[in-house]
Amino acid sequence: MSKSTSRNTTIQDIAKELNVTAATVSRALNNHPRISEATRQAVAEVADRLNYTRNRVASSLRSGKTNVIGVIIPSAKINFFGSVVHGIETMANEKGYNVLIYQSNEDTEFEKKGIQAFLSARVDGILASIAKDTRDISHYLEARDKGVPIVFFDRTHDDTSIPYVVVDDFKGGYLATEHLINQGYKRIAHVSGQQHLKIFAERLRGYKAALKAHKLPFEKELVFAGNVSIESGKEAVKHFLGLPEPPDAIFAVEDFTALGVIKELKENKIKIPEQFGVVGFANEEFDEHITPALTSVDQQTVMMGKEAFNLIMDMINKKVVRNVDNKKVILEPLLQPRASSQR
Amino acid sequence: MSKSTSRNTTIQDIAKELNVTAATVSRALNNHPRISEATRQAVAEVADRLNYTRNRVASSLRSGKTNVIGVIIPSAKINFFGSVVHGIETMANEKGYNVLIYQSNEDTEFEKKGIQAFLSARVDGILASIAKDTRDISHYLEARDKGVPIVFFDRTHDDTSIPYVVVDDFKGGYLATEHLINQGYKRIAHVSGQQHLKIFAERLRGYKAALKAHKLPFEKELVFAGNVSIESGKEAVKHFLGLPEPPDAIFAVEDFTALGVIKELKENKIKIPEQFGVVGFANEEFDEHITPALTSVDQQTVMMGKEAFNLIMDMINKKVVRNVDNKKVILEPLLQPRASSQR
DNA sequence: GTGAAAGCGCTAACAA
DNA sequence: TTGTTAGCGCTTTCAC
Repeated sequence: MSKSTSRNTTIQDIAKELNVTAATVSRALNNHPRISEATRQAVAEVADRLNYTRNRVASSLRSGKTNVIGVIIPSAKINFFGSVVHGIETMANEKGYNVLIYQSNEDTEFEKKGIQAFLSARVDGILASIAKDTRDISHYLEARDKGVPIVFFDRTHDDTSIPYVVVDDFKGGYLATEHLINQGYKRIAHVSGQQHLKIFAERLRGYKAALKAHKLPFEKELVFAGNVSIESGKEAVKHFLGLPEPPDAIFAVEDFTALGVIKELKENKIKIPEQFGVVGFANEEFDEHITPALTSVDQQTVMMGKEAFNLIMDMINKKVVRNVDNKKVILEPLLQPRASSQR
Repeated sequence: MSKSTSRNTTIQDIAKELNVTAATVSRALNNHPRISEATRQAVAEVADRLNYTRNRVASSLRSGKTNVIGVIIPSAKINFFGSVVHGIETMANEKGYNVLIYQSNEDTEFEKKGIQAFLSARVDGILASIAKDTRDISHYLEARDKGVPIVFFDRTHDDTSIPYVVVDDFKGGYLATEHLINQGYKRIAHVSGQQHLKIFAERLRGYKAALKAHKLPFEKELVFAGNVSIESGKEAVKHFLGLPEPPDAIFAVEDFTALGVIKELKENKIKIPEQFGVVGFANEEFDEHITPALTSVDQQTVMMGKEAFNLIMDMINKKVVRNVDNKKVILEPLLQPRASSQR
């Protein structure tokens, strides 16, 4: 491979060509209000001819602004986060920001390293979805205390001083359950997720509320404590079918659990949706490809990314880092009715 | 939200505390070979106490190296690319690099903007998967001529001056077809993708080669020209079943096409894998969740990201931008046998 | 509307 | 082993 050559053109080079100073060139390039149209055009012409590319490193150093946003996600391999990043990056492009990515691998230590890397890079703001087992968020708070605004998305924290964007899990659970009720199912069960995670607890709460609103009794034995896996969906069905009065529908806390539910019901030759209704949560890609297609609750991932970006932009522009006016965005979950629950 | 405060600690601050110069502090922090262990430790201690974070913007400006890699992908929402980014980012973390993301949205104009943004940011290298309809890659070549090394992955280009990482599509097609032959299927058909895209043409070539190697005749009517969609899989089956001598197995150019094939076969009450074998390509997440689970060819996406990163690191370290020694990485495709083809 | 001068924070060449 | 000096390329007062 051959050596690289050439030195980049600077505003000095342009200045010399036009017999003006670098300051003037800088102003012209940045559309400073008090610059003559003539010089602006002359500068643009020469810049173009010399193939000038602004050195953002230098301008960042001088101005104290990098126009870079750092994003911490558990993993880029997870669909959900790829989708959110898509939303973030789309907005960033529009606003002239660059996006740095860092993966925590669900590990608090990596999270710390990521924040450190972002602080070194002097990012203008940080968007983060915290690792599953991160309880102590002091590393985030330290970054904030150094003046870097932070916004959480999806995986948030009780600390209210940090703005966040989430989907309304309570409402999602409510909608899913109500949908089953409206479809005429009479005994609706729930396969839950780990209750120490707020999102799962909220979905259960939504389930209960929907039952109550429709004057259906809440029965403890119709809630199976799962762990967000295909396996727990299967086990739940085994458990439910053993009950003296089994349910005729299940709202599963997320789609993989729902998948397990469907697999086990089919194993038992139970017809979906005729004899049994199933609803999941997350609107995973496979939902529409399995048989029967799975009704689910969409979490508006792309919108989540866009809203998170808007929040951080707001903080950057207002030069604030603490969420004193208690900003947050709660997105509406969207029910996606498919074959598994419609009869 | 409250105002931010404080100014960041600099090496000057540390220098003052210790009555040394900034240069010494810099050397100590960078583990310069000729620095005394005593000062190194003293510096480390004070840096820690003053909560120092190195300003990479400043060091980048001075050293001409940013330790940032730019990555251009069509969309972060697409699984495949999320997975590759995972590989890239994992390696980058390890090597102390940061990763900038830019989405082209399959649009050459966005691609140009992304490259421009990366040039401005003075990234040390660019990894890119080119947009589908990008034929002219002069924008990439210009960046390279400005001294920025470039590596393509997956979506490559005939221009041999740019190193690339791809999976061996020919071999993938060969393996998929051979697998069906080994499972005892006698008449194996193929649903192809757009032949102007090299990856799809290669898979067809692999299909033909496997037939030949096993002394099976290649029959034109057993290749259906699809367009990479569920629909084209369905249409292909309709076509094939209308033949005087229909096939008993299909190698589909990718998984969504295979999904359509399966759907249509089930529609026709044809038993998979007993009466009919199906193999796809890409190893999509849904493969193992549909019924029957779909045999597919894995493209080693994470490895692709890692290898791409290694290639660019190599170029950066050797300070070369042209691929004169014709570097490339061809990854081995991995057959993932599942229910749809095993009898 | 433009120029002059200073400096963001760091590193690297040259001295000592 | 450490200090001195200079400067990366840009923006931003303060002049005029």
